[in-house]
Amino acid sequence: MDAQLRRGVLDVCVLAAIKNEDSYGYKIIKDLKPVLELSESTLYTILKRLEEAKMLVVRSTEFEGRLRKYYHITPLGLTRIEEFKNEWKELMGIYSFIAEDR
Amino acid sequence: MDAQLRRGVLDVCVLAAIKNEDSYGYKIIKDLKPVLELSESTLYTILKRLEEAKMLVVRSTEFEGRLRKYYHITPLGLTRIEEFKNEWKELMGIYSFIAEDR
DNA sequence: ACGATATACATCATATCACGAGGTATTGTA
DNA sequence: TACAATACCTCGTGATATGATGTATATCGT
Repeated sequence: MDAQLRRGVLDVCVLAAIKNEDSYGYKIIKDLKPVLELSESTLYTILKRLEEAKMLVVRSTEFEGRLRKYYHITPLGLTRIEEFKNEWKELMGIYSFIAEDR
Repeated sequence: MDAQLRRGVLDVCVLAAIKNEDSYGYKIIKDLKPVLELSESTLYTILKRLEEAKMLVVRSTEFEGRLRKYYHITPLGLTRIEEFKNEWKELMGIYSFIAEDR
């Protein structure tokens, strides 16, 4: 997929991945794989940004000797998802313009 | 609309705006206004990039004493639009993932 | 007659961003 | 005992949209 188009959905995809259940980096990548492939460097960049934007909070735990950071969505994060749904409507209009035969 | 999301459609919108009829900068902005607002600096950056990518060709003319550069879409530009339609299908899958209640 | 607005182009600096390349460390498997 | 998988992280780079700014002419209202 086009790089620019990806960028438009990356953040929200990550939020959606932790929407119903707290999750951690490695798992998020696996869960998203069927929908959208993303590398670790990309994901951790996004997670950091979303944390700074207070759309999620982090909780560090230890699991079988390994560090695991669980990410939990905040109300602000949920709002972002709802916003995206509205933006999608706008996007549909744009798509019509592009795809219509004139 | 979210800045990132915009970026994903800007290029293709401009291509769509000249798809059926050659057009020039100022007119493209006006034509796109109901669908997507963009500034001159943004548009000219995009036009330059699309020209470098050989998705459009330019023809300079003089109209009522003013310079006018008409932009004409190439087969490559038309291909880009078709590509976008395919990417849109992929995007629909992503949207479902984001919007679905789980 | 004159100032404002519209038309029409262009460039530059800045901030944001995704991603590859690289790094650390442990556990499970062949 | 290698190697893959799990799990985290950082840095540099290239691409990008946009505001600010600049140039020049035509048209319109008062």
